[in-house]
Amino acid sequence: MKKKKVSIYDIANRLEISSSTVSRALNDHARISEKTKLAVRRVAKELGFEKNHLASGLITNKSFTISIIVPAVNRNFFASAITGIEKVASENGYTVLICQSHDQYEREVKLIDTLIINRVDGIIASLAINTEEFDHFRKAKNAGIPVVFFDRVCHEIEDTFKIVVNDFNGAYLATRHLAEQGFKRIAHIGGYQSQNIFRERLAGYKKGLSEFNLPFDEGLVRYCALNTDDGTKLTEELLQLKPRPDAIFCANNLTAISALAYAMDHNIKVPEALGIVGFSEETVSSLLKPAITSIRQPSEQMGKLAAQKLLEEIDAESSDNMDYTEIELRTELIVRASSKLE
Amino acid sequence: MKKKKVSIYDIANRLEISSSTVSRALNDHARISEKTKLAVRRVAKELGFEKNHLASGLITNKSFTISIIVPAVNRNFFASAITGIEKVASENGYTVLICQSHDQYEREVKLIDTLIINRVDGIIASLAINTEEFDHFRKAKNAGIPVVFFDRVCHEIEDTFKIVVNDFNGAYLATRHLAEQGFKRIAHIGGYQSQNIFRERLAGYKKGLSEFNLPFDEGLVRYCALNTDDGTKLTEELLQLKPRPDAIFCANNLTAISALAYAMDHNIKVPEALGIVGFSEETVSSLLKPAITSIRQPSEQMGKLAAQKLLEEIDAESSDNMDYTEIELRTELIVRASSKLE
DNA sequence: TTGTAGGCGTTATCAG
DNA sequence: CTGATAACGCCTACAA
Repeated sequence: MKKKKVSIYDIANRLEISSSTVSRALNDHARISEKTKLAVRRVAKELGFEKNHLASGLITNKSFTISIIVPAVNRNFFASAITGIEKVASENGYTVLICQSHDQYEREVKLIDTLIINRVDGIIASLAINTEEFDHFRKAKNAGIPVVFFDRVCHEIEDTFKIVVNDFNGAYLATRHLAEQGFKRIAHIGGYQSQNIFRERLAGYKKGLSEFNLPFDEGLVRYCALNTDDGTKLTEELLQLKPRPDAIFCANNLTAISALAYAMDHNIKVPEALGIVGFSEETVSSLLKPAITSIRQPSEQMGKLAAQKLLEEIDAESSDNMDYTEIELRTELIVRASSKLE
Repeated sequence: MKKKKVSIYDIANRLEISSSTVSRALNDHARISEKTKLAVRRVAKELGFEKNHLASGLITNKSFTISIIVPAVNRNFFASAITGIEKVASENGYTVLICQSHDQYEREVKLIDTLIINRVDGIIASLAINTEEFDHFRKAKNAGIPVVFFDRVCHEIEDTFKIVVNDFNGAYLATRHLAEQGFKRIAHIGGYQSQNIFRERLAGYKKGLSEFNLPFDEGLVRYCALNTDDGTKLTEELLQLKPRPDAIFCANNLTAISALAYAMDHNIKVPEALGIVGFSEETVSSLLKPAITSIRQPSEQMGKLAAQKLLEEIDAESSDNMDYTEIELRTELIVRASSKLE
């Protein structure tokens, strides 16, 4: 079915030189004359030569492929992180393998196995929401595959780069903003506390409350997988409490969108009767009526950084002199109509 | 940096048999005794053997990798098509390489080159919006890599599978629905006519109009890249016409969302003063207020079919007996508040 | 049923 | 600066 490919031998024969010279010329080796390099490149182009990465990978033990594992590609945050990663990777001649865990730990484990078998050169991951064991990542590291975490990171493995935002501060900014607007009973729809970032967001929320002398009430807090179904259900729960919360800080934007939808369905005016703030923008956040106030994350930048750190680690001779300090980026509060009282 | 891997030789040595026997045992070759197979598998597991796909790919000329090229992964339609493809692929032992063209022809061309070089076994693609030349896909086919198109397909290349929905009928259903609701001046925000599916959607729109004796007015039609910016800008243009259109049929859902946002910003009541129907659902379509009437596509099903057809073609000895009939799936009109007059 | 030997396309090593 | 030769890890005639 597949066609025969031209190999370096074909080039060598044509020029009556050895295949090693061709190989070296193609790889821009230092001690090959410019003349032969030029000749080799010309003939390579003429013949339509394309290097067989399988063969070179076999001997160099490199695949020039890195992989990304994210919960789902159709969330704005992950999609733009991927875009950032792709940019850095392709600039450096790497191909990117995108995988979705669909927020399932089991699937994440399987994916890692596949990646190890496929000899990827490195892995960039944001954890599934129910991942609490990390042996699969340790296995990858033991197989010599560097791992970089971003967003939902794993602190249990020390010798990896981690790219995060200041989740604590973001949540604090969001809550403080609601308090400043005069909201008094601010509820929180958070992510499962297994993930560190959602613990941080909860902590930031608490700090925001306490700064305005608002009591922290565990009854006003819910934890979930942060999808739209959860968002709708938990908003309903919260809004049936008596007295009713007058604002909700959501740990992501899908739940914020669901909360908004629920409120409008039930004639609860946003923001007058219910202030809403989300975390992490979706494409539509600014298009909704009212538009949703959100904490914006530098998602593409995070992706770029993660890729840079990963390539750095791949190129390193040993991991001894790596500085695995966690890298923390800043978030930004984007105030929109869903939280703004006159 | 990377650790040494255990090879079939290690297994062979341990069992004092030859490496070929090990290879055959691992591949479940017919003429190997059950006893040795079991022994080999046991030792393989003990030693933590993982087959090197690079090496076997080098000789079998297969990578067990297929690739998807879509305009963008963060659109619901593409994300769920990808999910469908992933399911079928992983069931059959294939790894999936997801690539984004970002709706740029040039990038699509480069991606194909990368994929050819990386020896993927097959490609599933939905075209970038400005793709009008197809030599890059012919190049892939000439390199022996089967290509399957879905959604935005290429009719210029005959010998490929194509998975589409009945775009004409979907657009017709949408327009008819608006006409039935009593809308008289129905505008259309369409995709660039370079893509066949957008020509079909325009044609379906025309049929819907003519069936209700509504005149087709070129002035009520706009063509664009169907992103949110375009949607906002063109909605503005359309709504400044005198007399104003009283409904818009959008060729995708991002533009429908933008149109809704624009209308609400300008106190134009939806659906009373402006009916809106979109094509292809986004996650939020049903959560918006009013929720957006849409044409639903069987996106995951399309992905599965595309993957099945691709694997079929990969496994085929020759392409002579392939039946490249275009496969057309049905769409469904989901009526919601954005178009429903009492 | 199993072993031997050769080769897939590239790169590394060691000579020259 | 260039060439011969041996790897890389696996698969597959062919032979036994």
